[in-house]
Amino acid sequence: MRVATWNINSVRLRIQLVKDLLLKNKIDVLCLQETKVMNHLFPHDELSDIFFHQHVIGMKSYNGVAILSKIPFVSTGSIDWCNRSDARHASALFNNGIELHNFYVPAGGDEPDPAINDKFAHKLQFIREMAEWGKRNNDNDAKKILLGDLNIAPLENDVWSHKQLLKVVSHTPIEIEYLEKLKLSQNWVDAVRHFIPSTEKLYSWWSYRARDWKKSNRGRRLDHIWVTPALTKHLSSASVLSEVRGWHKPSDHVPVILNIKI
DNA sequence: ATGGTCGGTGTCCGA
Repeated sequence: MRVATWNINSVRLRIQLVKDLLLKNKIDVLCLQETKVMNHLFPHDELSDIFFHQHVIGMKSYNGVAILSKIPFVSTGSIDWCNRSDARHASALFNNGIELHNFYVPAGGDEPDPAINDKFAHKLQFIREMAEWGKRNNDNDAKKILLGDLNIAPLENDVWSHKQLLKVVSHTPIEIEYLEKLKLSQNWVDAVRHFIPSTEKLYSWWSYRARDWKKSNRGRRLDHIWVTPALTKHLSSASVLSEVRGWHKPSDHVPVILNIKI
């Protein structure tokens, strides 16, 4: 079972990039974030040859997530976080027993102080609610996947400069602490770092603002795939498709793929 | 130290 997560930054604008990804990579479950489209305008038909099963949670202009699958759903869902219906979560239980949660965590704005920046306060509250949800639903034997754009790069080698990003939203100690609490809530395992050691720089996002993203290489690893301990022994490989950042009219995020023997 | 670029409900706001 090959599972991928990709912040697509408008699925309608980049539908051809999604098709190109699928031509080059065998993917069974593709999870998208920032689809930026209402459900009735989602390009279902463009992908229905490959993904017969589609669970889409969208809104106008902002956010939006989707789970596109070759594997049938037993059930699907979506949770509202922070009392907002803002299309940041979609879940699916597959007929192979795996439960998947696709998240688009708030970016958090520029100022890393919840007292003066409502967006940062929202981000922290969102992660806190995820951790509470994790604790409520903890089941050591369950086969679960949590993935998506978590908008936090937790490790020193998840950013181009640990020191220079300590006060930059996405790599501040408070966010990393909250993310760690979320991780502990269900003993989640970072499936990508399971294969790519933390001593190695690894990014899934490069800003549009760089003159040359590849040359400056000031990236961050904001996109993650986590699994519960029951799934860890089934993992076979993980990859980050950094070359996708160099495609024509790219998203600022690239796909992250996990291969599971199931 | 600053400003740089995307996308969409487009001459602003969120990322």
